[in-house]
Amino acid sequence: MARRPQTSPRKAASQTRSRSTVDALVEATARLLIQDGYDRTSTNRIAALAGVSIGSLYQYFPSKEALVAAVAQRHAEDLSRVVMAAFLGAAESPIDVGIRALVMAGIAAHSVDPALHRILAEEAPRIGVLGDIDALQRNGRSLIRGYLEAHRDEIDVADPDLAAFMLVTTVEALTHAAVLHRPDVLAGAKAGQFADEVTGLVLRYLRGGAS
Amino acid sequence: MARRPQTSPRKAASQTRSRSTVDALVEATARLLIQDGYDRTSTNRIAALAGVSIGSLYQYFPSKEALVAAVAQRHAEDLSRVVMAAFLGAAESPIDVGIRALVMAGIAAHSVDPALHRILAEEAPRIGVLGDIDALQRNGRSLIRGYLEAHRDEIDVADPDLAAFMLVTTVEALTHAAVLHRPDVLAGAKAGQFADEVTGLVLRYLRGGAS
Amino acid sequence: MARRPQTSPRKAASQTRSRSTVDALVEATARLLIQDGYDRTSTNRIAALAGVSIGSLYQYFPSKEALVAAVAQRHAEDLSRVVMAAFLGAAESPIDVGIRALVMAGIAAHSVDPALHRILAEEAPRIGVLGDIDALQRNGRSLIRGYLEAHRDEIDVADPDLAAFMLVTTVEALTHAAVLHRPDVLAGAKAGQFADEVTGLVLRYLRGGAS
Amino acid sequence: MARRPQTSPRKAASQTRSRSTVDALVEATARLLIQDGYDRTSTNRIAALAGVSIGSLYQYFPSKEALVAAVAQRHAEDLSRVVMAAFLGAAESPIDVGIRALVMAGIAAHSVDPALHRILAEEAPRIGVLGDIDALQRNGRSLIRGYLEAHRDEIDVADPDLAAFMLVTTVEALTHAAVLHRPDVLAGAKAGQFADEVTGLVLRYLRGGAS
DNA sequence: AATGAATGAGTCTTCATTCAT
DNA sequence: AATGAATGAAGACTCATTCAT
Repeated sequence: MARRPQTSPRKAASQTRSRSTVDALVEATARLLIQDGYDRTSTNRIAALAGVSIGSLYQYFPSKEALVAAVAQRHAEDLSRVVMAAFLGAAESPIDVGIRALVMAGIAAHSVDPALHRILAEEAPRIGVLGDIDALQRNGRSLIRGYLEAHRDEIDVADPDLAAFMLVTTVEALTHAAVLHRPDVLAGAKAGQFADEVTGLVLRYLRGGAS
Repeated sequence: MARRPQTSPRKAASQTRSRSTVDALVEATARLLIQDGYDRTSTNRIAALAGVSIGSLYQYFPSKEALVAAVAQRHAEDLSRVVMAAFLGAAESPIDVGIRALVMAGIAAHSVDPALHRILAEEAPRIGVLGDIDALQRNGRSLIRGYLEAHRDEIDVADPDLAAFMLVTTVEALTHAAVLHRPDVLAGAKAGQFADEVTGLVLRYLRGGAS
Repeated sequence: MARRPQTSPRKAASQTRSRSTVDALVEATARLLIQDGYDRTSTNRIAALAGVSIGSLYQYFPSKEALVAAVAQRHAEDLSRVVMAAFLGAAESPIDVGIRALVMAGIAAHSVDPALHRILAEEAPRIGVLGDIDALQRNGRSLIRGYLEAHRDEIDVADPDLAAFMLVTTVEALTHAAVLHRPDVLAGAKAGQFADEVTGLVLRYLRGGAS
Repeated sequence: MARRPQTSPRKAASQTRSRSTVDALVEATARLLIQDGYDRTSTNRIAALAGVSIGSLYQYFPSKEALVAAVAQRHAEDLSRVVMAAFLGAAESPIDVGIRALVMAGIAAHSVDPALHRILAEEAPRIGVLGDIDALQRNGRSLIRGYLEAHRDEIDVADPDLAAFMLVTTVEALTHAAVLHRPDVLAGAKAGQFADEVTGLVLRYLRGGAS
């Protein structure tokens, strides 16, 4: 507890010059993180890439981990924005429309910056950065559970909690794998087909009936 | 090619004493890998944890990567054994039995050593260790595709290749997530129920019909 | 090419403090090189002797070889200065004056820092440091060949190229050996006598006639 | 004094098997010395190349330096043999024949194993190996001085000691440089011409007269 | 506010040598 | 006599962080 390096930024960075310095540092961190991984990303190289002296870096961030935390937060905000845009409108819609929106949100989310997401997801537990990313996921989960419960009469599931877990996990995995390993199924016109395929899988599961 | 550190062990370690030294080193490597990740796992700490001098470590393994490769190979063998045991008997069975066996195999596989698997999967690309783990996955994939094609008349899928991708990804993600995040659904009697739930999801998808 | 460690200094070292750090490092390297030879000279000991942390050493020099290269360059410059001072004035002089100047230049050159020169000459091929020292020698050789050709009518040699080789090798060896093994023949008044002796040997060779 | 590792072989190695083991070790040492230099030659690699266990190596030689000393001694014996063969017959001959024999002896000596000679000469001072090589040189020098004194009436030198120094140094340097840097002047028919050139240079010096 | 020189613990790895078998 | 497993000091080099300027 007492040991973990500070993880919150050092100053508010209200002035314009500071603002752009901070941005440059966060951006440089993200780039190097993607390129080289956490351990191989050195604060000296971050400072160099940001065009800032190492001294200045430590004026704004108390540690390497604080920089990564800032990157994580920025990424979480980006994700949030994208997912909300894709899903929020469908909260009232019937289940087939809602699920499709969910799938589209998944694809959109995984398209934001998969390489960065990967690194962050890997290192997050090791650092104290889970905060933002984790909160996002929990948020998503409860949103879905709420949605399922609100549409209980359209579906046939024994355990709504389990169903939410299955649904989220499945959509997450399929859109993730598609973005990373099967760019072909997302190219051009096929994107819609893929979304249909996933939506179909989920809907059949939720509607139940003879298996 | 020329650059990558040697990755194959240095000696056969025929004598009993050295055999146990090697085992201790591989085991220590696995433990530290799980605890600290690849970069933070140092050869000096591996040697210390194995109760062996650093010199001995380098007598048997030419580099840190060789140690990790040995861990990966051991893990791949463990996985292989477990999956084969769970799935192989069902290759001739009708689709509902086969899929269930597949799900059980997934659960078994993810139960072997999830933390180690995670690290290995993450770092494999960065190191040259993909070999064993990757081969295993490719193997798995083609096994499934073969199975689906052999049972084409029992199912209704437009694109068998896409179906195999969906199926593998889904089962993988669900069993993985269950093992890691929902130990409750796998405890005791519920294990069978969870397998049924997943099997149901997959079967409905494969059998198609009104969505 | 790609393998050899970097051999050029890392920073310009513009500030006064760093300038003296760099000087201390180069000086310490030279001293240890003389004392212990290349392989036994460790960067840690160089840093210690220079009164600088190992980190600082690597801030200015990317590798041990870069340090040695800096020493070699400094030595080459010293040599160059000394030789030019001793020989350059005599380029137009008749052969007996010119050869004597050459001999004096040889003595002067070998007096600069024989122990360092020896080590550098020995290790240069193993490292990539030939550059400066080698260039100097080639330079010297072609200077002499030019001189001999310009004074062709004063001498009697069948093969000017061979003569240049003989001359350079002989003067080099004699002045080297005198400096190292016979300090007595160079002490005080005798220095002139020794130069005469060598000059005589070379002149008789170049003038030919009955052997 | 007390520190220097033992430098004399450990056993007489009277038995045939031991004899060939010792030979293999010395030969392996020489090969690696040439290939890699003193510091990079490791006892483990010597043992491996000799096809002998590291334990056996230390049964015959108490240290790495003892191995090098053995190599040096063997080399000194080889040299001795060659030089004696080339020069000894000419001890009674008039000076032009004697000097030519000396020059031929120089060429022969430098042809024995220049690479090994170089390494040995470089490392000798650092180790305690000078013994054999140095003795050889002193031997040679006094031999020459004796020869010059015996033929005092054929030459015109003020200081016979200095003359011996000049002669030995010159012949040594020229034959050395020829062997190493000008293999062309020693190839085929030219070898005799080169010997003549050197002999001429030396004879004119010794005979003196107008310079 | 900014700079960048300085620090030193810690990393991977090699190698001469010993000693139980 | 021979083997080879084991040792650990030491080497080259990196990097997060501090602090005088």
